[in-house]
Amino acid sequence: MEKLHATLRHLISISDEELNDFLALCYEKTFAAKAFLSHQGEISQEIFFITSGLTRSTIIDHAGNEHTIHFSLEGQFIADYTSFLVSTPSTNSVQALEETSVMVMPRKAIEWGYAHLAQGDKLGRTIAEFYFLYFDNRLKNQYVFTPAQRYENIAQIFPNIHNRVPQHMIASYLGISPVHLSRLKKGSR
Amino acid sequence: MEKLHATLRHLISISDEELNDFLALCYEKTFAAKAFLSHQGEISQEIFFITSGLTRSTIIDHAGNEHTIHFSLEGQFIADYTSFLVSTPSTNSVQALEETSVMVMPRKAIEWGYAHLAQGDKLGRTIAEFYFLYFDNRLKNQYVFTPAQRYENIAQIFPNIHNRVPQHMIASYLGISPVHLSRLKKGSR
DNA sequence: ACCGGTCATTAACATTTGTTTAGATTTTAC
DNA sequence: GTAAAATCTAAACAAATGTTAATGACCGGT
Repeated sequence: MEKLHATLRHLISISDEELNDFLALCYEKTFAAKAFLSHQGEISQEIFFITSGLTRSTIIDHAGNEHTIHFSLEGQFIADYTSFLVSTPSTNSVQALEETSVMVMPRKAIEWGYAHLAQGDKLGRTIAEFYFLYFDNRLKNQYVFTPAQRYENIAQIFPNIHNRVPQHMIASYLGISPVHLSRLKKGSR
Repeated sequence: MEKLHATLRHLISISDEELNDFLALCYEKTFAAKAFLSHQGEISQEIFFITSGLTRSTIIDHAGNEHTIHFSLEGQFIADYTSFLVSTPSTNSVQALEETSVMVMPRKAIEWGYAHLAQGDKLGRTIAEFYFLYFDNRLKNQYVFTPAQRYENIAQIFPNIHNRVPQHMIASYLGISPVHLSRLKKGSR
Protein backbone atom coordinates (compact mmCIF):
# COMPACT_ATOMS: atom_id res chain seq x y z
CA MET A 1 0.00 0.00 0.00
CA GLU A 2 2.78 2.40 0.90
CA LYS A 3 4.43 1.48 -2.38
CA LEU A 4 1.45 2.70 -4.41
CA HIS A 5 1.35 5.79 -2.19
CA ALA A 6 4.94 6.59 -2.99
CA THR A 7 4.57 5.87 -6.68
CA LEU A 8 1.56 8.15 -7.05
CA ARG A 9 3.20 10.94 -5.09
CA HIS A 10 6.21 10.61 -7.31
CA LEU A 11 4.09 11.10 -10.43
CA ILE A 12 1.74 13.90 -9.37
CA SER A 13 1.02 16.13 -6.44
CA ILE A 14 -1.94 14.76 -4.55
CA SER A 15 -3.39 15.70 -1.18
CA ASP A 16 -3.72 13.23 1.68
CA GLU A 17 -7.46 13.41 1.39
CA GLU A 18 -7.46 12.71 -2.33
CA LEU A 19 -5.08 9.84 -1.82
CA ASN A 20 -7.19 8.27 0.91
CA ASP A 21 -10.40 8.63 -1.06
CA PHE A 22 -8.75 7.02 -4.06
CA LEU A 23 -7.19 4.17 -2.12
CA ALA A 24 -10.52 3.50 -0.41
CA LEU A 25 -11.76 2.38 -3.83
CA CYS A 26 -8.85 -0.06 -4.20
CA TYR A 27 -8.00 -3.24 -2.38
CA GLU A 28 -5.13 -5.60 -1.88
CA LYS A 29 -4.92 -9.11 -3.24
CA THR A 30 -2.29 -11.83 -3.29
CA PHE A 31 -1.89 -14.46 -5.98
CA ALA A 32 -0.01 -17.73 -5.62
CA ALA A 33 2.71 -18.59 -8.09
CA LYS A 34 1.18 -19.68 -11.41
CA ALA A 35 -2.20 -18.16 -10.52
CA PHE A 36 -3.82 -15.92 -13.11
CA LEU A 37 -4.52 -12.26 -12.38
CA SER A 38 -6.66 -12.04 -15.50
CA HIS A 39 -7.69 -14.30 -18.32
CA GLN A 40 -7.77 -13.96 -22.08
CA GLY A 41 -11.31 -13.44 -23.30
CA GLU A 42 -12.56 -11.46 -20.31
CA ILE A 43 -13.02 -7.72 -20.51
CA SER A 44 -10.43 -6.12 -18.29
CA GLN A 45 -12.16 -4.12 -15.53
CA GLU A 46 -9.20 -3.34 -13.31
CA ILE A 47 -5.59 -2.32 -13.31
CA PHE A 48 -3.11 -4.02 -10.99
CA PHE A 49 -0.25 -2.33 -9.22
CA ILE A 50 2.37 -4.87 -8.24
CA THR A 51 3.68 -4.41 -4.71
CA SER A 52 5.71 -7.61 -4.66
CA GLY A 53 6.29 -10.46 -7.03
CA LEU A 54 6.43 -10.77 -10.77
CA THR A 55 3.98 -11.48 -13.60
CA ARG A 56 4.09 -12.35 -17.25
CA SER A 57 1.55 -11.54 -19.95
CA THR A 58 0.80 -14.20 -22.53
CA ILE A 59 -0.95 -14.36 -25.86
CA ILE A 60 -1.98 -17.20 -28.17
CA ASP A 61 -0.86 -16.97 -31.80
CA HIS A 62 -2.67 -17.95 -34.99
CA ALA A 63 -1.35 -21.52 -34.68
CA GLY A 64 -2.41 -21.93 -31.07
CA ASN A 65 1.02 -21.46 -29.48
CA GLU A 66 1.45 -19.41 -26.34
CA HIS A 67 3.93 -16.51 -26.26
CA THR A 68 5.22 -14.51 -23.33
CA ILE A 69 4.94 -10.92 -24.50
CA HIS A 70 5.72 -9.04 -21.32
CA PHE A 71 7.07 -9.18 -17.79
CA SER A 72 5.96 -6.86 -14.98
CA LEU A 73 7.86 -6.23 -11.78
CA GLU A 74 7.24 -4.65 -8.39
CA GLY A 75 6.24 -1.01 -8.61
CA GLN A 76 4.67 -1.36 -12.05
CA PHE A 77 1.11 -1.25 -13.31
CA ILE A 78 -0.17 -4.18 -15.31
CA ALA A 79 -3.38 -5.04 -17.14
CA ASP A 80 -4.51 -5.82 -20.64
CA TYR A 81 -4.82 -2.08 -20.94
CA THR A 82 -6.16 -2.22 -24.48
CA SER A 83 -9.03 -4.36 -23.22
CA PHE A 84 -9.53 -1.97 -20.30
CA LEU A 85 -9.55 1.12 -22.53
CA VAL A 86 -11.70 -0.15 -25.36
CA SER A 87 -13.76 -2.68 -23.40
CA THR A 88 -12.99 -5.47 -25.82
CA PRO A 89 -12.25 -9.04 -24.71
CA SER A 90 -8.64 -9.22 -23.63
CA THR A 91 -6.19 -11.01 -25.88
CA ASN A 92 -3.70 -11.42 -23.03
CA SER A 93 -3.64 -13.43 -19.86
CA VAL A 94 -1.62 -12.21 -16.89
CA GLN A 95 -0.01 -14.86 -14.73
CA ALA A 96 1.96 -14.62 -11.50
CA LEU A 97 5.39 -16.23 -11.79
CA GLU A 98 6.03 -15.94 -8.06
CA GLU A 99 3.68 -15.28 -5.19
CA THR A 100 2.56 -11.81 -6.15
CA SER A 101 0.75 -9.12 -4.16
CA VAL A 102 -1.08 -6.36 -5.95
CA MET A 103 -3.28 -3.38 -5.31
CA VAL A 104 -6.37 -3.81 -7.44
CA MET A 105 -7.59 -0.54 -8.94
CA PRO A 106 -11.10 -1.17 -10.32
CA ARG A 107 -12.47 0.82 -13.21
CA LYS A 108 -14.57 2.80 -10.74
CA ALA A 109 -11.43 3.95 -8.97
CA ILE A 110 -9.72 4.99 -12.20
CA GLU A 111 -12.77 6.89 -13.39
CA TRP A 112 -13.16 8.51 -9.99
CA GLY A 113 -9.54 9.57 -10.21
CA TYR A 114 -9.96 11.21 -13.60
CA ALA A 115 -13.08 13.01 -12.42
CA HIS A 116 -12.03 14.11 -8.93
CA LEU A 117 -8.24 14.21 -8.59
CA ALA A 118 -6.94 17.67 -9.40
CA GLN A 119 -4.15 16.06 -11.43
CA GLY A 120 -5.98 12.89 -12.44
CA ASP A 121 -5.57 13.40 -16.16
CA LYS A 122 -1.96 14.35 -15.65
CA LEU A 123 -1.47 11.07 -13.82
CA GLY A 124 -3.07 9.21 -16.70
CA ARG A 125 -0.99 11.14 -19.20
CA THR A 126 2.23 10.45 -17.32
CA ILE A 127 1.56 6.74 -17.05
CA ALA A 128 0.56 6.55 -20.70
CA GLU A 129 3.74 8.43 -21.63
CA PHE A 130 5.76 5.98 -19.56
CA TYR A 131 4.36 3.10 -21.54
CA PHE A 132 4.94 5.01 -24.76
CA LEU A 133 8.62 5.23 -23.87
CA TYR A 134 8.70 1.55 -23.01
CA PHE A 135 7.02 0.43 -26.25
CA ASP A 136 9.02 2.81 -28.39
CA ASN A 137 12.27 1.56 -26.92
CA ARG A 138 11.18 -2.01 -27.38
CA LEU A 139 10.24 -1.41 -30.99
CA LYS A 140 13.57 0.25 -31.74
CA ASN A 141 15.42 -2.67 -30.15
CA GLN A 142 13.59 -4.94 -32.53
CA TYR A 143 14.95 -3.11 -35.56
CA VAL A 144 18.36 -2.14 -34.27
CA PHE A 145 19.65 -5.20 -32.43
CA THR A 146 19.98 -8.88 -33.15
CA PRO A 147 18.25 -11.43 -30.90
CA ALA A 148 21.60 -12.16 -29.24
CA GLN A 149 22.11 -8.47 -28.48
CA ARG A 150 18.58 -8.16 -27.17
CA TYR A 151 19.16 -11.10 -24.87
CA GLU A 152 22.28 -9.42 -23.52
CA ASN A 153 20.37 -6.21 -22.85
CA ILE A 154 17.23 -7.65 -21.33
CA ALA A 155 18.40 -7.38 -17.74
CA GLN A 156 18.60 -3.61 -18.22
CA ILE A 157 14.85 -3.58 -18.84
CA PHE A 158 13.89 -6.31 -16.34
CA PRO A 159 16.48 -6.27 -13.55
CA ASN A 160 17.52 -9.65 -12.20
CA ILE A 161 15.21 -11.42 -14.60
CA HIS A 162 17.63 -14.28 -15.21
CA ASN A 163 17.27 -15.39 -11.62
CA ARG A 164 13.51 -15.13 -11.55
CA VAL A 165 12.24 -16.36 -14.91
CA PRO A 166 12.88 -19.60 -16.82
CA GLN A 167 14.98 -19.09 -19.88
CA HIS A 168 12.39 -20.40 -22.30
CA MET A 169 10.04 -17.57 -21.31
CA ILE A 170 12.77 -15.07 -22.06
CA ALA A 171 13.26 -16.74 -25.43
CA SER A 172 9.53 -16.42 -26.06
CA TYR A 173 9.65 -12.75 -25.12
CA LEU A 174 12.52 -12.26 -27.57
CA GLY A 175 10.53 -14.01 -30.27
CA ILE A 176 12.89 -16.95 -30.70
CA SER A 177 12.69 -20.64 -29.79
CA PRO A 178 14.19 -21.82 -26.51
CA VAL A 179 16.54 -24.12 -28.41
CA HIS A 180 17.81 -21.23 -30.44
CA LEU A 181 18.41 -19.06 -27.40
CA SER A 182 20.44 -21.84 -25.87
CA ARG A 183 22.48 -21.95 -29.06
CA LEU A 184 23.04 -18.19 -29.06
CA LYS A 185 24.31 -18.31 -25.49
CA LYS A 186 26.70 -21.07 -26.41
CA GLY A 187 28.03 -19.06 -29.32
CA SER A 188 28.73 -15.99 -27.19
CA ARG A 189 30.87 -17.91 -24.74
CA MET B 1 -5.60 24.24 -40.02
CA GLU B 2 -9.26 23.26 -39.94
CA LYS B 3 -8.14 19.67 -39.79
CA LEU B 4 -6.23 20.19 -36.52
CA HIS B 5 -9.23 22.18 -35.26
CA ALA B 6 -11.53 19.27 -35.90
CA THR B 7 -9.14 16.69 -34.49
CA LEU B 8 -8.68 18.59 -31.23
CA ARG B 9 -12.41 19.20 -30.83
CA HIS B 10 -12.97 15.53 -31.38
CA LEU B 11 -10.59 14.65 -28.54
CA ILE B 12 -11.53 17.20 -25.89
CA SER B 13 -13.92 20.05 -25.31
CA ILE B 14 -12.12 23.30 -25.91
CA SER B 15 -13.43 26.86 -26.19
CA ASP B 16 -12.90 29.01 -29.27
CA GLU B 17 -10.65 31.29 -27.29
CA GLU B 18 -8.48 28.45 -26.01
CA LEU B 19 -8.23 27.01 -29.49
CA ASN B 20 -7.21 30.32 -31.01
CA ASP B 21 -4.62 31.00 -28.33
CA PHE B 22 -3.15 27.54 -28.83
CA LEU B 23 -3.09 27.72 -32.60
CA ALA B 24 -1.45 31.13 -32.42
CA LEU B 25 1.60 29.34 -31.05
CA CYS B 26 1.65 26.93 -34.01
CA TYR B 27 2.42 27.48 -37.66
CA GLU B 28 2.02 25.76 -40.97
CA LYS B 29 4.84 24.31 -43.02
CA THR B 30 5.10 22.32 -46.23
CA PHE B 31 7.82 19.83 -47.09
CA ALA B 32 8.68 18.60 -50.57
CA ALA B 33 8.74 14.88 -51.25
CA LYS B 34 11.92 13.35 -49.80
CA ALA B 35 12.53 16.36 -47.52
CA PHE B 36 13.22 15.66 -43.84
CA LEU B 37 10.88 16.96 -41.15
CA SER B 38 13.43 16.08 -38.50
CA HIS B 39 16.83 14.46 -38.34
CA GLN B 40 18.36 11.74 -36.24
CA GLY B 41 20.68 13.21 -33.62
CA GLU B 42 18.76 16.43 -33.03
CA ILE B 43 16.64 16.89 -29.94
CA SER B 44 13.02 16.98 -30.99
CA GLN B 45 11.49 20.32 -30.04
CA GLU B 46 8.20 20.10 -31.87
CA ILE B 47 5.37 17.80 -32.78
CA PHE B 48 3.95 17.75 -36.28
CA PHE B 49 0.32 17.32 -37.18
CA ILE B 50 -0.01 16.13 -40.76
CA THR B 51 -2.72 17.92 -42.72
CA SER B 52 -1.85 16.35 -46.07
CA GLY B 53 0.78 13.97 -47.32
CA LEU B 54 2.63 11.07 -45.78
CA THR B 55 5.85 10.52 -43.84
CA ARG B 56 8.02 7.65 -42.77
CA SER B 57 10.22 7.38 -39.70
CA THR B 58 13.60 5.73 -40.10
CA ILE B 59 16.26 4.39 -37.80
CA ILE B 60 19.80 3.10 -38.34
CA ASP B 61 20.65 -0.32 -36.92
CA HIS B 62 23.82 -1.63 -35.29
CA ALA B 63 25.25 -2.54 -38.68
CA GLY B 64 24.51 0.83 -40.27
CA ASN B 65 21.43 -0.22 -42.24
CA GLU B 66 18.38 2.02 -42.43
CA HIS B 67 14.96 0.70 -41.45
CA THR B 68 11.52 2.18 -41.94
CA ILE B 69 9.87 1.79 -38.57
CA HIS B 70 6.71 3.81 -39.06
CA PHE B 71 4.39 5.54 -41.48
CA SER B 72 2.25 8.56 -40.63
CA LEU B 73 -0.76 9.75 -42.55
CA GLU B 74 -2.99 12.80 -42.73
CA GLY B 75 -4.70 13.59 -39.46
CA GLN B 76 -1.95 12.04 -37.33
CA PHE B 77 0.67 13.47 -35.02
CA ILE B 78 4.28 12.58 -35.67
CA ALA B 79 7.61 13.25 -33.95
CA ASP B 80 10.39 11.33 -32.31
CA TYR B 81 8.23 11.61 -29.24
CA THR B 82 10.74 9.85 -27.02
CA SER B 83 13.28 12.51 -27.91
CA PHE B 84 10.68 15.21 -27.32
CA LEU B 85 9.67 13.82 -23.92
CA VAL B 86 13.08 13.03 -22.52
CA SER B 87 15.11 15.64 -24.42
CA THR B 88 17.58 13.09 -25.70
CA PRO B 89 18.98 13.14 -29.24
CA SER B 90 16.46 11.54 -31.54
CA THR B 91 17.19 8.10 -32.90
CA ASN B 92 14.69 8.54 -35.72
CA SER B 93 14.53 10.71 -38.77
CA VAL B 94 11.17 11.70 -40.24
CA GLN B 95 10.98 12.04 -44.01
CA ALA B 96 8.16 13.17 -46.28
CA LEU B 97 7.31 10.55 -48.90
CA GLU B 98 5.03 12.92 -50.78
CA GLU B 99 4.67 16.67 -50.62
CA THR B 100 3.50 16.99 -47.03
CA SER B 101 1.89 19.88 -45.17
CA VAL B 102 1.97 20.00 -41.40
CA MET B 103 1.02 22.15 -38.47
CA VAL B 104 4.13 22.58 -36.36
CA MET B 105 3.39 22.52 -32.63
CA PRO B 106 6.53 23.76 -30.85
CA ARG B 107 7.35 22.65 -27.33
CA LYS B 108 6.16 26.06 -26.09
CA ALA B 109 2.72 25.41 -27.52
CA ILE B 110 2.49 21.95 -25.96
CA GLU B 111 3.59 23.25 -22.57
CA TRP B 112 1.21 26.17 -22.83
CA GLY B 113 -1.55 23.69 -23.58
CA TYR B 114 -0.85 21.58 -20.52
CA ALA B 115 -0.71 24.66 -18.34
CA HIS B 116 -3.66 26.65 -19.69
CA LEU B 117 -6.13 24.42 -21.49
CA ALA B 118 -8.82 23.24 -19.11
CA GLN B 119 -8.49 19.74 -20.60
CA GLY B 120 -4.85 19.94 -21.63
CA ASP B 121 -3.76 16.92 -19.65
CA LYS B 122 -6.77 15.00 -20.83
CA LEU B 123 -5.71 15.79 -24.39
CA GLY B 124 -2.22 14.55 -23.64
CA ARG B 125 -3.59 11.45 -21.96
CA THR B 126 -5.92 10.70 -24.85
CA ILE B 127 -3.19 11.04 -27.44
CA ALA B 128 -0.79 8.94 -25.37
CA GLU B 129 -3.50 6.31 -24.96
CA PHE B 130 -4.05 6.33 -28.70
CA TYR B 131 -0.40 5.53 -29.27
CA PHE B 132 -0.53 2.91 -26.55
CA LEU B 133 -3.29 1.16 -28.48
CA TYR B 134 -1.29 1.44 -31.70
CA PHE B 135 1.91 0.04 -30.20
CA ASP B 136 0.13 -2.68 -28.29
CA ASN B 137 -1.65 -3.83 -31.40
CA ARG B 138 1.57 -3.73 -33.36
CA LEU B 139 3.37 -5.76 -30.74
CA LYS B 140 0.65 -8.38 -30.64
CA ASN B 141 0.73 -8.67 -34.42
CA GLN B 142 4.42 -9.43 -34.14
CA TYR B 143 3.77 -12.44 -31.92
CA VAL B 144 0.51 -13.64 -33.37
CA PHE B 145 0.92 -13.36 -37.13
CA THR B 146 3.47 -14.44 -39.70
CA PRO B 147 5.14 -11.82 -41.89
CA ALA B 148 2.87 -12.85 -44.76
CA GLN B 149 -0.21 -12.32 -42.60
CA ARG B 150 1.10 -8.99 -41.40
CA TYR B 151 1.62 -7.91 -44.98
CA GLU B 152 -1.95 -8.81 -45.80
CA ASN B 153 -3.24 -6.78 -42.88
CA ILE B 154 -1.09 -3.70 -43.25
CA ALA B 155 -3.60 -1.76 -45.30
CA GLN B 156 -5.98 -1.94 -42.34
CA ILE B 157 -3.48 0.08 -40.33
CA PHE B 158 -2.25 2.34 -43.14
CA PRO B 159 -5.10 2.72 -45.62
CA ASN B 160 -4.12 2.77 -49.28
CA ILE B 161 -0.48 2.36 -48.39
CA HIS B 162 0.23 0.08 -51.33
CA ASN B 163 -0.46 2.89 -53.74
CA ARG B 164 1.60 5.45 -51.89
CA VAL B 165 4.71 3.70 -50.60
CA PRO B 166 7.33 1.58 -52.39
CA GLN B 167 7.13 -2.05 -51.48
CA HIS B 168 10.66 -2.25 -50.11
CA MET B 169 9.75 0.28 -47.42
CA ILE B 170 6.81 -1.89 -46.42
CA ALA B 171 9.16 -4.86 -46.26
CA SER B 172 11.47 -2.86 -44.03
CA TYR B 173 8.55 -1.93 -41.78
CA LEU B 174 7.63 -5.60 -41.54
CA GLY B 175 11.21 -6.44 -40.66
CA ILE B 176 11.93 -8.58 -43.72
CA SER B 177 14.04 -8.09 -46.83
CA PRO B 178 12.41 -6.73 -50.00
CA VAL B 179 13.37 -9.90 -51.84
CA HIS B 180 11.64 -12.01 -49.26
CA LEU B 181 8.46 -9.95 -49.37
CA SER B 182 8.36 -10.39 -53.12
CA ARG B 183 8.66 -14.13 -52.57
CA LEU B 184 5.87 -14.16 -50.01
CA LYS B 185 3.54 -12.36 -52.39
CA LYS B 186 4.34 -14.86 -55.11
CA GLY B 187 3.56 -17.74 -52.77
CA SER B 188 0.14 -16.35 -51.85
CA ARG B 189 -0.99 -16.16 -55.45
C1' DA C 1 11.81 12.25 -75.81
C1' DC C 2 15.73 10.74 -73.41
C1' DC C 3 18.53 9.33 -69.64
C1' DG C 4 19.55 7.79 -65.09
C1' DG C 5 17.90 6.13 -61.28
C1' DT C 6 14.48 3.58 -58.56
C1' DC C 7 11.90 -0.40 -58.17
C1' DA C 8 10.01 -5.29 -58.32
C1' DT C 9 10.99 -9.88 -59.53
C1' DT C 10 13.64 -14.02 -60.04
C1' DA C 11 17.23 -17.51 -59.31
C1' DA C 12 21.09 -19.43 -56.80
C1' DC C 13 23.26 -19.83 -52.81
C1' DA C 14 24.33 -18.81 -47.76
C1' DT C 15 22.81 -18.13 -43.19
C1' DT C 16 19.69 -18.05 -39.60
C1' DT C 17 16.18 -20.00 -37.10
C1' DG C 18 12.76 -23.68 -36.08
C1' DT C 19 11.58 -28.61 -35.00
C1' DT C 20 12.15 -32.93 -33.17
C1' DT C 21 14.19 -35.97 -30.21
C1' DA C 22 17.07 -37.37 -26.53
C1' DG C 23 19.43 -37.06 -22.25
C1' DA C 24 20.90 -35.05 -17.95
C1' DT C 25 19.79 -32.03 -14.22
C1' DT C 26 16.89 -29.47 -11.32
C1' DT C 27 12.59 -28.23 -9.30
C1' DT C 28 7.99 -29.12 -7.68
C1' DA C 29 4.24 -31.53 -5.64
C1' DC C 30 2.51 -34.75 -2.55
C1' DG D 1 11.83 -38.42 0.45
C1' DT D 2 10.36 -39.78 -3.87
C1' DA D 3 8.05 -39.59 -8.29
C1' DA D 4 6.67 -36.54 -11.75
C1' DA D 5 7.24 -32.49 -14.09
C1' DA D 6 9.97 -28.77 -15.74
C1' DT D 7 14.18 -27.11 -17.54
C1' DC D 8 18.39 -26.67 -20.24
C1' DT D 9 21.52 -28.42 -23.62
C1' DA D 10 22.79 -30.90 -27.66
C1' DA D 11 22.67 -32.89 -32.33
C1' DA D 12 20.52 -33.65 -36.80
C1' DC D 13 17.66 -32.17 -39.99
C1' DA D 14 14.03 -28.98 -42.10
C1' DA D 15 12.17 -24.56 -43.11
C1' DA D 16 12.41 -19.70 -43.31
C1' DT D 17 14.83 -15.75 -44.41
C1' DG D 18 18.89 -13.07 -46.04
C1' DT D 19 22.32 -11.86 -49.76
C1' DT D 20 23.92 -11.15 -54.15
C1' DA D 21 23.43 -10.48 -58.83
C1' DA D 22 20.91 -9.97 -63.05
C1' DT D 23 16.97 -8.31 -65.62
C1' DG D 24 13.25 -5.55 -67.25
C1' DA D 25 9.73 -2.13 -66.10
C1' DC D 26 8.69 2.18 -64.58
C1' DC D 27 9.42 7.01 -63.15
C1' DG D 28 11.31 11.70 -62.67
C1' DG D 29 13.90 15.34 -64.20
C1' DT D 30 15.70 17.92 -67.85
